[in-house]
Amino acid sequence: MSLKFAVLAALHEQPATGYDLTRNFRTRMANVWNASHQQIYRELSKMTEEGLLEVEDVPQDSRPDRKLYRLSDAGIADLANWLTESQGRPPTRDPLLVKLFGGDLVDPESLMAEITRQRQNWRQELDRYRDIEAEYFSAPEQVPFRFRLQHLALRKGIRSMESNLAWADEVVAVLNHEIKSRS
Amino acid sequence: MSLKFAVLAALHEQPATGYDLTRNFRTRMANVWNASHQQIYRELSKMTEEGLLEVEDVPQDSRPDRKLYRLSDAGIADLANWLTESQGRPPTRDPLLVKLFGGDLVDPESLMAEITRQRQNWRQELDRYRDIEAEYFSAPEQVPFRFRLQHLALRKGIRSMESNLAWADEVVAVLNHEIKSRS
DNA sequence: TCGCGCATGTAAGTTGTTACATGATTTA
DNA sequence: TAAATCATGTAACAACTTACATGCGCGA
Repeated sequence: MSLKFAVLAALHEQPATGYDLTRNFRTRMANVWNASHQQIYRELSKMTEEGLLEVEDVPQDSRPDRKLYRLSDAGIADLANWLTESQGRPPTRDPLLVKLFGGDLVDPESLMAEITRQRQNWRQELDRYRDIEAEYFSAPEQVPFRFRLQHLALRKGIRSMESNLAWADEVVAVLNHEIKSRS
Repeated sequence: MSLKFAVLAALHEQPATGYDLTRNFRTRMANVWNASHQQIYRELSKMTEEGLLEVEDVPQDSRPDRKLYRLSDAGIADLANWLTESQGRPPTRDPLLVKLFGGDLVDPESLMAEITRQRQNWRQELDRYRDIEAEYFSAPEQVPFRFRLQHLALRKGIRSMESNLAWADEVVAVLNHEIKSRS
């Protein structure tokens, strides 16, 4: 239900094509909302039919035309209305933690390999977020309220990666302890 | 695809009914995997057909019989095999952060109400996790490896709630600043 | 020349949510 | 006596994933 609102919120920031949205969801909004291009194109068509979006065709040479989407008045109203409703927490589904629940079926070295891989991944993601922060939000006091809110969204991503990394260290310590005690 | 493995991992710990699994996913494993009872019953039937689980009928008076599920050898093999595959990160989809991206359409007081509500929610969840930790994992050195891994899963939940709460304070500060500057 | 970025989609299948359905027992 | 817990499911729908499909331009 809320891919719709993620799209509305993204287009509220500025008009964009399906391709732009796909890129944004994968990069700048990676810690906010995840969606594949297939999902996005489908949703854009549907929302346009429902009158929430307006499309502008931007012809290009030797490439498919860009379809630039922007919010209609109905779209803005729908988004504003949704913003007043209180949201539940998103469900948690973490395969890595599932692994821990069955982890005694494999050797600790195998778990170590996995946590190491994930840690690298989180590290990279954190670096990416920090780059975005440095580039767009380096002077938070001087920035309009709208961007401060976006900055806060990014801050959640940063904190969450930091938390993951600290946890990874805890896991590594336990695994090392176990590996030593077995040898 | 991995509800299947969440179920296998949960049943690997101990045999259980659909009802038990539903309760566990909602409480003790809340930070690991989320699933409704409808999904769980459907999956249990399917997995039994596929030969991954065995069912034992436990008759009861004046209540539907309990169906106690346990892993078959094929189920254990399937789980063990999955554990060696490296897992991707779960996708992020957070309506609260979407709200921040459209947040300039509503007044900051409304956002404040929402973040306050969420903060309470996180606070309760954190308390719950800490209770579980105190009850089951208070002497980590003396506990078998299997339980230490479960404890680590819980630790991730604890850290993540702590991180959310710290972030909430950051949000509240920004919103307060904005509310003052507007009045 | 091979892969990546740009730019759009369709189709099939899996997973997850919401609504409906039943009924006894325990607790406040 | 009303609500929560125990205990199981079915059906319809919505959301998400994976595979397939096309084709140009640019840089290594």
